Amino acid sequence: MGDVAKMAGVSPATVARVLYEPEKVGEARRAKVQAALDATGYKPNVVARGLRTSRSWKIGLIIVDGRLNPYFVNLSQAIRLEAMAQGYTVLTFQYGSVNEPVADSVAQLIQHRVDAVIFAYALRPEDIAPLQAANIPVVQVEQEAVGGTDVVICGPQAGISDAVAHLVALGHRRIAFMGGDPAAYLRPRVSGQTMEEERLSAFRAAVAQHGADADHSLEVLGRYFSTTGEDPAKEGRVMMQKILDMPAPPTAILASSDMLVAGILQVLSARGLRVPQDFSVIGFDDSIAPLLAPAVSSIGRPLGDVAKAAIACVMGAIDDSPHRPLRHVFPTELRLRDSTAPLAGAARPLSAAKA
Amino acid sequence: MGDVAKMAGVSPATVARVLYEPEKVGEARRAKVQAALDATGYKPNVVARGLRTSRSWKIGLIIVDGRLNPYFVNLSQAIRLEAMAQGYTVLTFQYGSVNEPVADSVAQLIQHRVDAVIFAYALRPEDIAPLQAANIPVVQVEQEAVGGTDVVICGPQAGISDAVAHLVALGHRRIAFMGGDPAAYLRPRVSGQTMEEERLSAFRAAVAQHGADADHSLEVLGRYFSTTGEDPAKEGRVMMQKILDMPAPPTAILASSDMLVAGILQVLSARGLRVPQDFSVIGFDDSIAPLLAPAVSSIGRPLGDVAKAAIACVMGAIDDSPHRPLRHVFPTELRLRDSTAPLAGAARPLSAAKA
DNA sequence: CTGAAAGCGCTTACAG
DNA sequence: CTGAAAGCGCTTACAG
Repeated sequence: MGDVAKMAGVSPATVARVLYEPEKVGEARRAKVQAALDATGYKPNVVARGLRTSRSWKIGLIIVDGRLNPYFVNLSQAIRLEAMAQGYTVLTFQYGSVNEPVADSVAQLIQHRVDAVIFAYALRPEDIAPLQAANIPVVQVEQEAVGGTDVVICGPQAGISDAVAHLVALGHRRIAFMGGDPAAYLRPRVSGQTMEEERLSAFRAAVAQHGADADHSLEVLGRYFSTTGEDPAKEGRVMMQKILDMPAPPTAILASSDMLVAGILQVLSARGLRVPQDFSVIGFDDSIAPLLAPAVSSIGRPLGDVAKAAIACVMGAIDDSPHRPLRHVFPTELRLRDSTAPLAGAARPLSAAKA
Repeated sequence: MGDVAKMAGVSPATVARVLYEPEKVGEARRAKVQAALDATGYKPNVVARGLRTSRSWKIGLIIVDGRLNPYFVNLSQAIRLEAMAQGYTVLTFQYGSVNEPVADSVAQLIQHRVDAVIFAYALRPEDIAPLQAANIPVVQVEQEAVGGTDVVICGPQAGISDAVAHLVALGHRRIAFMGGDPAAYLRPRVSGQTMEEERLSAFRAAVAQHGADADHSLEVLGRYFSTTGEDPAKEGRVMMQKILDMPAPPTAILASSDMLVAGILQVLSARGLRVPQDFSVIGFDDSIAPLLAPAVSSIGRPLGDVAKAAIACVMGAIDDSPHRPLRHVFPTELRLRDSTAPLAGAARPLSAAKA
């Protein structure tokens, strides 16, 4: 910056003004400075700038490790993209799915003086205490684990209802649900229902509404994905074995994550059951669904909107100090592919669905 | 820091010394300062520290978007983990697979005064010119697109040879190869062969060595994965259609990425061919292989070693200014799962393999 | 062993 | 409209 100032024959202050409030600089000097700027290709040191203005233009992101569930890669990219569009750089820290101590990451983010932290992770109240002490705003995405912060989540109801309706229209009545086990995810109850309760009750409501069999034995609960990464399809495989070994097995399934679907398809294929001819499958997250054979229908989220809302929360929280928590809830939607078909042997399934 | 100094009744300089060279501080004061440190929970502002020492402890990573190919998530995580273990924070920028202008990212990394930049991306010489001008070391991982920088790559030979040997031992003779098309990846020739040439010639050498059919019509070349993200299994599907429509189709295939395998399995399943009974498949990257049905054998890389080497290069380049380019080449390895089986109809395949 | 001082690169009231 | 000066939070020769 000194070089630029010298080259243009002005003070560093004037260079800074040309950079950030050019209208306050006289025409002649402005042109000179601009020329020097172009000639040197000078770019301000954002670190020094951040030190001076106490705005780092960095935000922290604490999120589930994308190797465990590629959905979180999609989410993280969406957030990163929107953050960059708004001029922010993102510092990402990744963790297994639950109960890991994120204190180290939080400490690092504070040391880096990030302007805000986004959690897409099952955090605990004590995890964000240091952030609150340092007056750094927190936004929760995807999960709502503590109260008092901005929240951006997606309601599973629309997607689940459409999925069940779709299966019923194809003639299916015995529809299994593979969901999250509240006992595996000890979530504090922040607002009404936990994510696991919300999805299960959305499923039950859809079953009732669309006329599928209301048989709770078809609900199998566990983890959404492996937390170790070795044998990542295992959770779904184990649960699917159990389901197919039932006395009266279902003809279709709605799983709470695409990772579970990976295991489901492995079991079906190993038992010689074809998808969708012999069994219909719908996933959740719309992550690896298009990569499976056949490509799997899945319930997706509007991640672009989610990311936009999250960054908007971040910027709002940075700007106005007295800030009451915002809450955005986006709908999920069913994205159809090739993993569902009319119930084998069902005569005229569409009319049956109306019966 | 001022607070801590005041609380301990010393100068800020002494606090800094307790933090970074405690042996130079007298016992009594050191204890006092330590007490104040603990009491306040003070953490130094790494931004200010970086400004003063001109060491940001940040490194940039420019890598292929993990949504396009989850392999790059694995690679990026491995690098991030090792970087963090060495005290570095990672700034990641992600791109489609080729020919995108990374200049923006490079400019941002320079503005953030990163200590080094790792490329896992097909960069072009002009992309790193600004970095070299700013005296920021560059390390290339996975790809070697320009000369003169440290390089950490994996040789495909071991994995490919083992894969072909494995298939031949199962009785397969007509083994297809789905590889990268040199025309799709216009790589400058930096050292000997491009990645595409290297893999293809490794395949041919293995075919010759282990006694499979040397039929070049079984080699189909294209892209490793979709660069748009929509219909991510399409590349493999299209190529696999072509392969199965050959007059004398193969009985097994080695694909150059797991993403291609996703499409391969979709085609096989759509045509009613079972894996591995009717067709054997081996992938490359060991990324989504364990998620497919059946779990697919794949050629993997020692990503932990790769990451360690990359960060070692980074640290070496930061420390000694006169630095001659290092070059690390790690071997690939075949990781067996459930996607290969003896050739159907082949009597005693193992002895046949020896014939 | 310790503190006062200078300075990393920038921004911004303040005075003119 | 412009420059000199102070200061963001830290580190480190320098002098004692």
